[in-house]
Amino acid sequence: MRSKNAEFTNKLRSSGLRPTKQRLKICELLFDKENTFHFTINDLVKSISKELDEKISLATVYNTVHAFKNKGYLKEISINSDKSYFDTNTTNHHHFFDEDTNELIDCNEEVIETPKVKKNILGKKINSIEVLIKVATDNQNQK
Amino acid sequence: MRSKNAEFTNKLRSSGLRPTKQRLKICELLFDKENTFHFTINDLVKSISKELDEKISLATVYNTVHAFKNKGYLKEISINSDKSYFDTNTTNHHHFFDEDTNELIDCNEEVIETPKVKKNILGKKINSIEVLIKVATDNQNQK
DNA sequence: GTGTGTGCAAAAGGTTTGCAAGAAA
DNA sequence: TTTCTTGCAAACCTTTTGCACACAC
Repeated sequence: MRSKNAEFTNKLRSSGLRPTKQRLKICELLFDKENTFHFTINDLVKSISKELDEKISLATVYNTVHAFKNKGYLKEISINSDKSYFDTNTTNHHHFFDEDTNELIDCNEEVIETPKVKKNILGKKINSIEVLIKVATDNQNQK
Repeated sequence: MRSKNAEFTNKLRSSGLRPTKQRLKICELLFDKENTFHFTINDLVKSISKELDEKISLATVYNTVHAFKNKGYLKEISINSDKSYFDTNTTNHHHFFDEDTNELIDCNEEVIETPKVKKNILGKKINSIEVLIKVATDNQNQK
């Protein structure tokens, strides 16, 4: 096994999560990639059953993803959808959502700047500012 | 019945929707109000059973809300939530989402400006730009 | 040994669907 | 009469829950 494993073990331990076999496997699938990406629980379950010998129960997958989200290792993306989308890119950025394909596309600060909030709600702190740009085929130009 | 009814009838007819009793009732509940507001399907069902003598079936409520959304009479708000939120305010504006109470609060252009998109996805047109600001109690200041 | 984490199946909750009956055009 | 709409119940899908067993420390 590669040294990444020790890294993940530390990461988990340092945030108070026990480095179980299941959590380490999910770390590999999520964080040992060239690029960040978006996924749903269902996507993750499929890639688990494709890439691993033993399965991980659905409840554990949900548990783990929520734990990772709470620790800040994943971001949940606000889309109005029947299912939840997660993002392994936890830096400040926004999204295009292609309504034709249901595809989420990253949108960096050069394309859209995080807007400035001029007034906040009294006594509350801002946890996140998310911009979602919904796009679809331009029928005007199509024919 | 008030003259609003004729107005709603025209509105529906002009967009190719038959002005049925159910749709007119839902129009009244949604569009015959002093202020715009946010609601879930469940909220709407509750206000139907509270304010009307006869009930409207759940399937019809879903049908109608989706039809109204498709015709642009309602906006669906992108929140990652177990349920869908709709907005009778179809003008350009954004939202605060209070994570303590699950409450949605309108946020006008004076508080947050719609960000400018510098590059778009090729061949697609922008349907909407939504900003969602998630807030919660500021524990720092609490004690 | 203690306290967490996992797995399983059942349950929950929101939304969609199929189809027969009813209403609008 | 033709087409659209409604109502009902069942089905669907994602997510949550309860509890016994297993694992990490």
